[in-house]
Amino acid sequence: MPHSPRYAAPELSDRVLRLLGALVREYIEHGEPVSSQWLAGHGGCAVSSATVRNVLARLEEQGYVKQPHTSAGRVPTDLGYRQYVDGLVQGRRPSRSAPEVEARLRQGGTVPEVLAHASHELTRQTQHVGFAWAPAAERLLQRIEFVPLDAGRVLVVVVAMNGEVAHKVVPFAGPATREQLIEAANYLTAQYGALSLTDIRARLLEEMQAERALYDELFARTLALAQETLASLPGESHVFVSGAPTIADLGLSPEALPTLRALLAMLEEKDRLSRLLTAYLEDSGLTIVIGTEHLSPDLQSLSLVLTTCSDGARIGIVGILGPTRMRYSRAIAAVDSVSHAMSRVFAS
Amino acid sequence: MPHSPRYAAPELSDRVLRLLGALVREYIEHGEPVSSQWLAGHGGCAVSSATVRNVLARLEEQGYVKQPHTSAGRVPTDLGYRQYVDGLVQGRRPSRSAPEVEARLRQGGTVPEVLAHASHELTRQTQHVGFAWAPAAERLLQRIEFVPLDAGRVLVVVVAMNGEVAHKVVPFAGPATREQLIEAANYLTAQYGALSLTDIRARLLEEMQAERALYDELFARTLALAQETLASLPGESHVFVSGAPTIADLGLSPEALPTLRALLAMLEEKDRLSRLLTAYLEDSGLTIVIGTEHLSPDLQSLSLVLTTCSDGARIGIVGILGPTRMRYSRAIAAVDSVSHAMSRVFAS
DNA sequence: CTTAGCACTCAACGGGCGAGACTGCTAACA
DNA sequence: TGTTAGCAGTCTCGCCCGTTGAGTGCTAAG
Repeated sequence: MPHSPRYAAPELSDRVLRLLGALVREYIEHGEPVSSQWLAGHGGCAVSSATVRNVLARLEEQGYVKQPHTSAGRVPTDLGYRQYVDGLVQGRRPSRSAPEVEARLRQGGTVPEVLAHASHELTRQTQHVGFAWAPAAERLLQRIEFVPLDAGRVLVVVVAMNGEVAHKVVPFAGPATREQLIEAANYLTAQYGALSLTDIRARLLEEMQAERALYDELFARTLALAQETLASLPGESHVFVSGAPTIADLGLSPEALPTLRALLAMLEEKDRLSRLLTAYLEDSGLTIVIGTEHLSPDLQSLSLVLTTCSDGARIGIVGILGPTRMRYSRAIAAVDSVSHAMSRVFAS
Repeated sequence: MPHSPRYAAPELSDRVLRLLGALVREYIEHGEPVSSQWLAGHGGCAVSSATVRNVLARLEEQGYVKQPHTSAGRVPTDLGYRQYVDGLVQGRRPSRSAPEVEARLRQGGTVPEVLAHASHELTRQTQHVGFAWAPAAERLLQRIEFVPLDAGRVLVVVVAMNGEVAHKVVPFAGPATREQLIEAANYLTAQYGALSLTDIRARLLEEMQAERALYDELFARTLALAQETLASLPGESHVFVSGAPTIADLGLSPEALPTLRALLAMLEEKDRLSRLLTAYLEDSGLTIVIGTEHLSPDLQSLSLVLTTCSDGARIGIVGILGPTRMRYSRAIAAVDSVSHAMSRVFAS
C-alpha cells in the first residue's frame, strides 16, 4: 500500500509532469534546490519563469515539492520522487541481458556465492548498499548425512538440491556405530528427499509425535537429531549485503546520525534486513520504497529499490538501499540487470 | 617496535608523570583541552597553576601534549597516550576470572560461535568495535568425508579436532561408488588425522608429486579432491567483528570521513582486519597500538587494544578498535577478561 | 492563461566587538 | 634553583549587523 499514493493525487497535466520530472532529475543530479528560472530554461517547456512559479506553487500545495526556506528553489518531496519513479517504471524497457553481469555471478557455484556476487555487482553499479536475499525455506533436500565425531557428538550435514550445504554439530548421547548412522541417514534421505526443508521439519515433528514408540530407540534419536539440525540450521535464509563503505557518502549532518546508526545496525544484524525484505516479497517485480514510505523512522531519508527474481520455484530478492536522493534510473537498470542475470544463473 | 617509544624519551619525574596521567584521564573523560588551573586543583600535586604551566611547557617540548591553539588547554598527543597506557599496563592486576563472561562465550559450542560471542562481549563492555580472531591454520584434522552429490560433484567435509567443520562442493569427473569414496576418506583420515591442515596440505602436494603413478587412479583423484578442498577452504581464518553501529559515535567531522570509510571497508572485507591483526600476532600478551603508530594512514585517529589468548596449542586474538581518545583502562579490562574467558572455553 | 516587473524575504558571508579562557613571561620569594 | 603571584597577550567563540544575491509571491498588463 505505501508505494501507491495515487489515492488522492489529482491528475497532473502533461506540462506539469514534465516540469516536475525536470526538477527531480536536476535535484538528483546536483543536490541543490531548483529555481523557476532554471526550469523555464531547461524544463522542456517554452514558458517563462513566472509561469513556472505558478506551476510550482500548485505543486507545492499538492505536496510534490517544497522549499527549504522562502526564497530558495524547490526540492522534491517523497511524493514528488514517487511521481517521478512511477514515470520511470512505466517507461522502462524490458531489461536487456547483460552477459558480463551473468558471467560475474557465475564465478561462484553455490547459492551464497552467487548472492554475494550479486550484491557486489549492485554496489559496483550504483555505488550504494546492495543486497541479495534468498529464502532458504525453499531449499529442497538432496541428502542428509550423519558423521560421528566423538563419544557425545554427531555432525549432521544437510545437502540441498541446489548444492547448498549446511552443517551442525549436535550432541548425541548413547552408542551408535558408524554403520547405524549411515543407515539412518540413508533412510531419512530416501524418505524425505526432494521435499522442502520446512516441510520436512513439520513432518519430522509429526512423526516424532505419532510413532515415538514404533521404531527402535536409535531411530527415534536420529529423528530428533535431524529435527534439531533443521530447526536451528544456520543460514535459514541468506542475505548478502555489500557496499558498507558507500554509506560514508551519505553525508555527515547531525540529523543523518540516527540513519547512519540504523543502517550500520542493519548491516550487522542481517536478520533485520531480512525481515524488512520479506515484507515486500509478495509484490512481485520491481518495488521502490521511498523515504517516509518506510516502516522504520530511522530510515526515512533512504530509499529501497528492489525486485524479486525467480526461475519458477526459487525466488530471491535483489536490490539496493541508498539515499532518497539517488539516481533512480540507474538503480532500476542495475537491479533489473542483476535480477535478470541471477534468474538465469539459478535456472541453469 | 611501534609501541615502545622510550628509545628517545627522557625519564619523567614522578610529579610530571602524575600530572600527565591526570591530564590524559581528564581529557579522555571529557574530551576537552585541560587547563593548568584544573590540573593544579585536581592533578594530585599540591602546586600552583604556574608551576603546572612550566611542567606542561616542557611536556609539550618533549611531544607528550599539545595545544589545539594558543590560549587553549593541553591535549595529549599519541606519545602522551602511549606514556599513559604504558603506565596502565604496568600496573594492571592479573585478570580476575569473570564467570558471567565465560558463560556467555560458552553459549555456542563451535569455534565461530565462541568468537562471535567474544566480539559481542567486547563491544558490549567497551561500546567500541570488538573483534575476535582465530587462525584456522592451526586446526588439526579429525576426519574428512566425501559425499557424492550427483554425477559430477562431490561434497568434501573436513572436521577439525575442535569440532569446527568446513565443507566445499568440488567438481569430480568420472565414476566412483559411495563405498569407494568412503574408503578413500577413511584412508585419508587414518593417514593424516591429528595433523594440522597446513601440514596436510603440504604433504598432499608432496604425495601427489611423488607417487602420482603408484596408486590407482581413483585414489589420485581423491587426493586432488582433498588438496583442492583444503587449499580453498572458506574460513581459513575466522574473524568476527561486531559493534558497527558504535562507529557512528566517532563523530561526523569532515576529517573523520576517510577514517569512517576505512573502518567500514574493514568491516566488510574482514581479510583486511585479519592481515592487520596477524602483524601483531607475534607479540604475545597485551598490545596497544595508538593512532599514528598504525600502519594505515586512514586509521590514525584510532587505537587498537588487543591481546592474544591461548591454551597452549590454539591461539587467538581478541581486541577492540576505537577512537584514540578511548577509556583505555576499561578497554584493557574488557580485553583481558574476554581473552581469559576464551582461553578457558577453548581449554575445555 | 501567460508574462514582465517589482517588492519582499531569507540564507550566506564577512567584519567588528566583547567576553572569557589560558597561556607565557617576569619578577619576587623560599 | 624551584615555586609562585601577577599581568599582559593571544586566540576562540558567540553575537550583532549590514550587505549581497538568489529566488519567490504578487499584481497588473498583454
